[in-house]
Amino acid sequence: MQYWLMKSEPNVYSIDDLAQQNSKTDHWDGIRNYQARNFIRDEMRKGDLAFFYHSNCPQPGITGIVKIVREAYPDFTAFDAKHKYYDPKSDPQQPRWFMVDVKLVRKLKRTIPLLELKEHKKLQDMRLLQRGSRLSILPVTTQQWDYILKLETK
DNA sequence: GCCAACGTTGGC
DNA sequence: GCCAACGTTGGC
Repeated sequence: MQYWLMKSEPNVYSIDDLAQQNSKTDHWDGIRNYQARNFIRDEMRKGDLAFFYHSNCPQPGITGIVKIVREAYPDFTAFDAKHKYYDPKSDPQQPRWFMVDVKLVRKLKRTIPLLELKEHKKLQDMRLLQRGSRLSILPVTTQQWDYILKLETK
C-alpha cells in the first residue's frame, strides 16, 4: 500500500468533475512524462490512495482523496488523432502511455493550500515542495500523508 | 503574462 | 553521446 499525490488543473479537470462521474470513478488520462508513467505503470496498485491536487490555479493545494480502482492500462487518448493528448509514437501494439482509474473517496473539508504545506518543517522533504518539481504523479510517505490529514481540521 | 526549472528533440 | 533549441509546467 502506497500513497500518492496526483496533480490536475481544475480548469481542465477538477475534483468536482470527478465527483460528477458515475460511481465517482474516472480514468486518469494525459500523462505524457516518463517518470510519472513509470510510477503509475510500475508502482501504483489497486487500493492505493492519492491526494487530488489542484495546480495552475488561484489557490493550488490538496482538495481531496482518491483511490486507485484499476491498475495501469494503455492510455487510449494517445491513439486518437483528434485528441489533444494524441501521440503518434504510441502504438496500440506497444503503448507508450498508461492510465489508471481513480474513484473519489471524499473531498477534504477544506483545500489545504500549497502555501500552508510549505510552512511545515515536517513536510519539507515532500517531493511536491522540492524546487522545480513538475512531476504530475508523486509518491507521498505514510508520515507525510498522516501529517497532512491532521491539518485538514486545524 | 512572466519566467525559472525541467524534459524532449534532433543535428552533428 | 553532447548540447542548443525548443516546449511545457506551474507558482506567482
